[in-house]
Amino acid sequence: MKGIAAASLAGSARALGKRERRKSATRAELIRAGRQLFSEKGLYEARIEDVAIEAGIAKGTVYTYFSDKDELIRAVAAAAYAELEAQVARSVRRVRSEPEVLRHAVRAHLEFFAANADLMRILHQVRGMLKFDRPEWQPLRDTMNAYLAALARILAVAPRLARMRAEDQRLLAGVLFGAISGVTSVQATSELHARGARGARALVDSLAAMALAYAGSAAVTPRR
Amino acid sequence: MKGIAAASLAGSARALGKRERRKSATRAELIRAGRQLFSEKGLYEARIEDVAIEAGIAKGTVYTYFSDKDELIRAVAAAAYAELEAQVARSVRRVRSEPEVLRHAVRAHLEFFAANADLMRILHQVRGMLKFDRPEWQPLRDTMNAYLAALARILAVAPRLARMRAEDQRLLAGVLFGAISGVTSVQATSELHARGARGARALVDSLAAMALAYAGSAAVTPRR
Amino acid sequence: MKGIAAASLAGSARALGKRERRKSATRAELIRAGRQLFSEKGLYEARIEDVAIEAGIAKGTVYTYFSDKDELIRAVAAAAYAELEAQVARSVRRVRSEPEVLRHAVRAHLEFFAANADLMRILHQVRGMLKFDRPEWQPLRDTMNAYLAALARILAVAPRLARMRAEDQRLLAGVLFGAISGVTSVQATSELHARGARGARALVDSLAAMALAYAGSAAVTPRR
Amino acid sequence: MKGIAAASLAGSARALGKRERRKSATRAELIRAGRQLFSEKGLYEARIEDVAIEAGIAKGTVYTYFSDKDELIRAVAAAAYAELEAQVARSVRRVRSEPEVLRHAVRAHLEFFAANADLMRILHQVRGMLKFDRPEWQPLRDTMNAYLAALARILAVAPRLARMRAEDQRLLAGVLFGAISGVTSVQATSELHARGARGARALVDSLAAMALAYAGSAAVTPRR
DNA sequence: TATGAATGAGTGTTCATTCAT
DNA sequence: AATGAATGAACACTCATTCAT
Repeated sequence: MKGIAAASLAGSARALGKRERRKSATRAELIRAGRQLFSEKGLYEARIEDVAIEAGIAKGTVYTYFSDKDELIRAVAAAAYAELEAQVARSVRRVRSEPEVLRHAVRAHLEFFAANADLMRILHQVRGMLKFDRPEWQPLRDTMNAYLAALARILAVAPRLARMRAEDQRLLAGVLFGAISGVTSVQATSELHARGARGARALVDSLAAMALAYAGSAAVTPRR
Repeated sequence: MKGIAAASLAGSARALGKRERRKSATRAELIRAGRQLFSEKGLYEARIEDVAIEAGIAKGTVYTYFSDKDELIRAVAAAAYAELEAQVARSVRRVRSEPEVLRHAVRAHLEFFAANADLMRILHQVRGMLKFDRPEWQPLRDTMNAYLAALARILAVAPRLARMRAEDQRLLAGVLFGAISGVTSVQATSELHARGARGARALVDSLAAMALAYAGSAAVTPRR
Repeated sequence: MKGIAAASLAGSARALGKRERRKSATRAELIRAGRQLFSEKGLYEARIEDVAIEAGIAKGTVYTYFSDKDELIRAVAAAAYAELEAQVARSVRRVRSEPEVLRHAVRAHLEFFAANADLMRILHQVRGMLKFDRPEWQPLRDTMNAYLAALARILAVAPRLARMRAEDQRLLAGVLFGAISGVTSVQATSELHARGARGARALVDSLAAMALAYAGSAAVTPRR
Repeated sequence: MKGIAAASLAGSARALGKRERRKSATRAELIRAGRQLFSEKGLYEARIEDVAIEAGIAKGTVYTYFSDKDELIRAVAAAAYAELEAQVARSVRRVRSEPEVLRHAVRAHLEFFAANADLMRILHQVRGMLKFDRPEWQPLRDTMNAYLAALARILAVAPRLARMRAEDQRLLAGVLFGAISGVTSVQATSELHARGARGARALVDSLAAMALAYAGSAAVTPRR
């Protein structure tokens, strides 16, 4: 009886809440399904209908949540960047020295791409599309630039990096992110895999060395 | 008599040669047009008919030279790798010390991608497709792996690198090529550009440092 | 309450039913349009788009109902055989003696092809394709064999025919159907037409005589 | 020396003769190749280029001998009818009685189609095309009608058949040819095959019975 | 809001035929 | 006469998106 009364009382409010929860659940489900299919088949080869089926809804319903396929791609990519950003941010929580920050950031990226090969594939393709100056991709370019800016802020926990010019910070973030993405992409494409813990560490070390070297030379710039 | 016979022979040979020369010229023209349109519009968006028009031939003629669109893409990518390989090989002709070899190789890649942004875009997209194990792309995967093997051989002019295990050499080549491709790709995608000679040198230095560090740790492996 | 519930149920059921009814109406319309165009232009020359236009729908919609052109052809042919079978079955409803059954079956076939020259043309072409062992045509071969089996069963209302071996029954059906199809086809192709009722009757008589003779010799076989 | 002198003397005449012989040899070779490919792949599916290759010449050369694909088809069909006519004519050389003439004609057709299944397939398809009143097929329709007329003349060695009206003779020829073609076609299409000599004889007997019956009823017509 | 049937622009590919050599 | 590269009309099929229910 209590349950029923409560249900009646909460009535419309809860119903709305439920509806909204369901709506956002469907949206999340679509992003998950998009992530799966985009990474399995490729951005172009993946069919909206297959994404809908995977998400358990009808084809037409996709357009209630996303205005078109591009917007779904953008949402998937934005989610990927958000996840990556969170993981990288977490990774530098306890370090402050420049070499340690760069090292942790590098390792976080590598671990993220290793654990989320699907997102690596998607972000690679997305970067490919961004190179064509089609205006409909500007939002995605913004997303990527926002990620680089966020990465720059994350790296700025190291005092010396914080003192770099903002542009140089973003440049460093771009170099770090680009190099890691590229190395990961080539290793995924060719049959080359660094073996075991030793190989992984070698990669982390050398990429961190690169970042450190780049930061070093950039850090000199402001002196001008 | 001999002279006449020879002339006749040469005649038909020359006639054949002419036809064949024109054929190979058309093929080259198609690869050029493909390169242009694939880089301008993207691998998918570029239409075969536009490539044909750009090459100054009829749509159907494309299929005299390439069995399908994929084969044209493959030819364009193979040509790109061949060009890159030649340029990198040239760049290390006069150096032998490990740091110099790596530095020259890095700079050659960066210069190549700066001068051939179109090929950079194409190779990026191609790498994107290669991550999906569609059998029709195996030849391209082979092309890329052949490039990495060739790069490994080029780097092996440095005695210490020559002594590395073959697999480590290829791993190093992959890391070098991947990092440079990734950095270049991110810089082309975002609006970030290292400014001027100083920025370029900073990039060369840090990527070379990375390669050196990676070679250093890999070189230790065989000792085991 | 029950009434209301029932009404609601029936409501949605009817709604569904409406959609499904329209779907099956469109399917029927496509088969009709296919029949018309395939018979007017030929199986190959008929364009899917024209079939769609004739059916009053868009080209793409055809593929909602049939996975490809072949499947539409199959559906048209299957419908033709079904119609023919029904007409032949009807024709022997009141007869049992072997000569009468064969005679009625022959006449039913001839009348069917006279009244449905379009289907005669289509079935002729289909038989032409079936001679090439392309696997995609196996379903149609099955359809034709099923028709011959059905015809054999129809003829088996005559007790003596019912006593024939199953294989001989089908053989008889094949001979009867083949001869009639062939005669009809040649008459449609050449400008030869048997004139009037007398000519028609002569044809029925002689084809029935053939079937009777064939059944007679086949009926002897089991004695062996 | 003699050889040379002879060659010189015969010179142009023999050269022309040779050339003409070669020309007609190539034409024959093309018809043979066309017959093979048309029967293997079908009239539509067979490619002119494949026919050329099979005939050992270049694609373009086909058009020196035939103005288009249709003309080659016509030539193949005409050759088939000529061969069939010769065989049927031969088969009735020693018989004169109506039943014997019909019986031999029937058997000759059946044997021809059994021995030349390829031509059976081709003639079936050709008949299919003839049903569409495309003017470019009129020559082929003429070819078929000419065959029926020839068959009528062949059958007219039987005095009673010779006394029939010309039109009825052709009608009989059409019925005989049509029924045999149809039966053969259905047996080739389905998996039905009359077994052995007994089956073959049953078929000959019943088709001959049909022809006899048809001739009988037609023969009465002139009395009018 | 959800559905899925309908839409139709878009494109890779084929192949009979032409024609310069 | 022979060749085979070039042509371009033709067409089946796809799939993102719309919209009536």
